[in-house]
Amino acid sequence: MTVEVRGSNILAALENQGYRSTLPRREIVENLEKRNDGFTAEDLVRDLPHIGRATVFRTIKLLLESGIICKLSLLNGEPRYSLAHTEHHHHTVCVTCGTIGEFHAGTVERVLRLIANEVGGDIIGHRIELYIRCAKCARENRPIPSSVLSHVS
Amino acid sequence: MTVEVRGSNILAALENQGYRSTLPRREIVENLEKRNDGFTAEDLVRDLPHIGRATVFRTIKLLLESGIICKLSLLNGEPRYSLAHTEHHHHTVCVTCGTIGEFHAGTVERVLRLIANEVGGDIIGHRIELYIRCAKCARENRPIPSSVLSHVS
DNA sequence: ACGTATATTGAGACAAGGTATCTTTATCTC
DNA sequence: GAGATAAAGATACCTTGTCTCAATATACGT
Repeated sequence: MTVEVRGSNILAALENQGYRSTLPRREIVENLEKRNDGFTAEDLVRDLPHIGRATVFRTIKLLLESGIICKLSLLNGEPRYSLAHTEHHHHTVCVTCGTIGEFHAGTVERVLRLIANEVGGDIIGHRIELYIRCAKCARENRPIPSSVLSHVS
Repeated sequence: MTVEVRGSNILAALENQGYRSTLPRREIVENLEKRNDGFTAEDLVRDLPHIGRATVFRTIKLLLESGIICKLSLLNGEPRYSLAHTEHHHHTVCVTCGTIGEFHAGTVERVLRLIANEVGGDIIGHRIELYIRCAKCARENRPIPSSVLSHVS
């Protein structure tokens, strides 16, 4: 047994689930660990041109199902992936710079539970995305792209 | 400026916004008024084969921007459209039968406002989807498709 | 360390959902 | 009814993925 020096618990997590530790997976994990913003699948494809497109998507799917990354959508519906830092959470997305944050609010979950009760159904899951202009963008007075505004509910 | 979305006023609403009342638009509006479940763009394309695909998508976009319909996504990310019955609302989606409901909860909005405050940003918008198994499906003991469960956060 | 079963990869075709372009047609306004 | 122009239709194209299938790499037993 070789000792994995790069302390990536992500790979360990995958291995624990019975997946093989392959070079492409290691590279993809290493790559996305360096990001703290949201990223697209194409970002990875571009960054790792020697890895097949299908493999990138397969690995993303694996990481999604293991809860290691999460998928969210911008206001216009474009997909983004982001490393999961906490167990259960939702996302803030800055519509100006694209920075993604996490939050958790018990109150919200409680209210959703009430609503499910009212309509008489069982909760299977939920999705919450909070689109903001982050403090940094506000400070720098960066304008909100007009393309964004047509998507505001 | 609020948009009246009830019944045949949809076309009037579009006209008030300066859009022409064309045959394809009338047919599309008429078609989606008959639906009370979520629908896909392909549903419309299939139902109205004499109307061009691009026109269907263009009209959907128009109706979205006018707030007459809304777009939401199933747990697996598949898009669905649905007639908007109330001003501002969110959706319950039955993962078993696909029925879409609307709800509004001031509490949730309040909490989101608090969260935006905490991270120091301005709210631009938000998206909430509540995935349920509806009362009817529960009563009929309809099973939750296994494909759904892999998408539960 | 070696061979083997099999999980995984890469390449490329395919699919869904949607947009862009460009020419023709329909609407609105006068 | 005529003319300006918004909208439609056809079709090519784009993005985000998925599927297939042969070739390869990995893990495992010995």
